[in-house]
Amino acid sequence: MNLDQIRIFVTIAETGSLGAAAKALFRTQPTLSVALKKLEEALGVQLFSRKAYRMSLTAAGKQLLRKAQYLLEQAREFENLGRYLSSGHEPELRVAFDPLIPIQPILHILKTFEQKYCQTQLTLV
Amino acid sequence: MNLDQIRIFVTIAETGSLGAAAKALFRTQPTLSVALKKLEEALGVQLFSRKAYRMSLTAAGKQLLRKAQYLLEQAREFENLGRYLSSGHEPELRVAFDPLIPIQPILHILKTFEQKYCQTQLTLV
DNA sequence: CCGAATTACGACTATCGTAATTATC
DNA sequence: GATAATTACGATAGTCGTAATTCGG
Repeated sequence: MNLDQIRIFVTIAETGSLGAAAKALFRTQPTLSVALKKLEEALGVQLFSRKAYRMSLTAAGKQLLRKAQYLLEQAREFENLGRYLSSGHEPELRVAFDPLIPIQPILHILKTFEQKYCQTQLTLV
Repeated sequence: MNLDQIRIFVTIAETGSLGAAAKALFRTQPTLSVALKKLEEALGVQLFSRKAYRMSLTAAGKQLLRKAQYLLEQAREFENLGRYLSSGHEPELRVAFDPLIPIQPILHILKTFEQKYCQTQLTLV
């Protein structure tokens, strides 16, 4: 099992077909088909039902989809933290916004950001 | 970046040396050395300092280690859920315990379990 | 000297894409 | 007939391990 297979699984589930997922991931349909099959074999679970014309998530697939999405999110955050820490890149983040925009939701987002990336110098201009 | 590289990174950090990590992962030292280097290149961050005789985590490495450990934990949970859902395996879980044991903490654990694996039929005998 | 990390290189595995097949709408 | 999924297969790329090298205790 690897992250690429998870990404393929999630994309197929979110787009609803191999063809659409293939476009989104810049791969071909057969590639995704075998990758998905390998993931199903590795997990020992059938993620999609192929009985109908279009694929549909099985009960197990629906449950695993949630965890897969969360796993991908964590992987993205890991990579982002890596890029952020690569020295010389964006040690400070300056944020500016129009006074017309309601400030409340923005402050909440910034608060969350500061908690997550507490070593970034955040400056409001 | 893939999960195997993350696993290698974490194992080296936890064991403290390439040799120990190689034994733990049933790989060779050179294999882990190049794998680690590839991960560092992919992230653009130096995870370990090689100046001293033994490797030591850099500041960036320490931060990334936490997220890496959490990411691996999520991956494990994903695989476990997959195995659990592979039909025919443990659709029902019967739990029995001695009346002498304090029941309060056990109930809490079972509550947590039910939330996480809400499709498992949990039965107290 | 011995253990640890790095580099070089040959072998192997795995994945990708193209092409062909089957089936559904 | 057009779109979607599967299967087969050749080419490519990535990774593994062995061997050789360098450096610190």
